Amino acid sequence: MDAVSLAIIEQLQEDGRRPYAAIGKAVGLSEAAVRQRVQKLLDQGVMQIVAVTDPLTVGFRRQAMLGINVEGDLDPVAEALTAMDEVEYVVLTAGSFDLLAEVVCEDDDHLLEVISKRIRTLPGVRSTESFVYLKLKKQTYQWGSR
Amino acid sequence: MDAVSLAIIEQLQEDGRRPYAAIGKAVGLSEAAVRQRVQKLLDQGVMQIVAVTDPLTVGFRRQAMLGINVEGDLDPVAEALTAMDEVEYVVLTAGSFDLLAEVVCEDDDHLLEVISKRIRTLPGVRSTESFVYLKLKKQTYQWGSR
DNA sequence: TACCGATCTCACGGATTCCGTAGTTGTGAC
DNA sequence: GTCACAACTACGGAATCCGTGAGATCGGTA
Repeated sequence: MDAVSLAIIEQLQEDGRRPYAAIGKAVGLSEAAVRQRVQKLLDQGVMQIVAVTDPLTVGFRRQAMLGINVEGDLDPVAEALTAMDEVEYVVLTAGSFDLLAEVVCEDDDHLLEVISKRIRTLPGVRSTESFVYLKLKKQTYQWGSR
Repeated sequence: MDAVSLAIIEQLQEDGRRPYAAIGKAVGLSEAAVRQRVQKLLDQGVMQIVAVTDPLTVGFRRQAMLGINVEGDLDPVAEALTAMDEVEYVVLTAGSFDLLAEVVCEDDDHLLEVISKRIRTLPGVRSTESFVYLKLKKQTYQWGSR
């Protein structure tokens, strides 16, 4: 992860479909070199190039962030969450929650089922707190813009 | 937002650089039609095609989720957060926080400055609680995979 | 010193993709 | 009916993608 790869990522944060030649011109590399680096970044899992939406605007009615407290080892709980399709985002944190998980659901019934039937019953989960999304105001990935 | 556009988004959630022709074959549309739809989805802000990373793996040392409570109107605070480069994600929520904000910082000093000097001093902010990220376990955008 | 592996440049050529445009179809309003 | 508009198809030229091979450079290492 040197400065050049950083610069390539910044270019792709602005436009994930930008041509390799254009990126090369911007970062001072040949088209072939950019191509190699991008492929490696993707293969290594350092970066992914994907479409991102606001689920609430494309038919999903309910979305929430869950703060979760666990007794004992965090990892089994984190793994179980990671395996769920409805869970988009899992992060271990320091603070009054042990981990945060973002869930995307079709409707209230679905959300209720995921939280109370599938997450709160996981072994090790001591308690959860839900923050139901009302409106997404910002969603960016351009830390490169500074 | 019909089923076809949904299907197009799903394709691009798997691979943001997938060719229009391949998408067209998958969703039953011509290449040009897919191109038009994708362009419209981008123009309307429904979808963005971008590179996504884990900031902690590309040089940013500190990342945190902030739970914020506000007195009075939420919008001015949400707007102020949205305007900050360090804030990647802002969402209005129901629950014990009025809004959640994700911040990405270079190091501890930077994080401290953003939280205590720039966010907690915003007019209307009553209190904040920080959840410093220890490890990102999952980051997906493929609600289409179900 | 000599060698190795990694990375870059440059070049190439064929397949594929992109993109503008012209023509067609379908639908709702009046 | 017909007019307007949105969405689709078809098509051709330009640009891009992608594998490939040769040669240069630069550590690190025996």
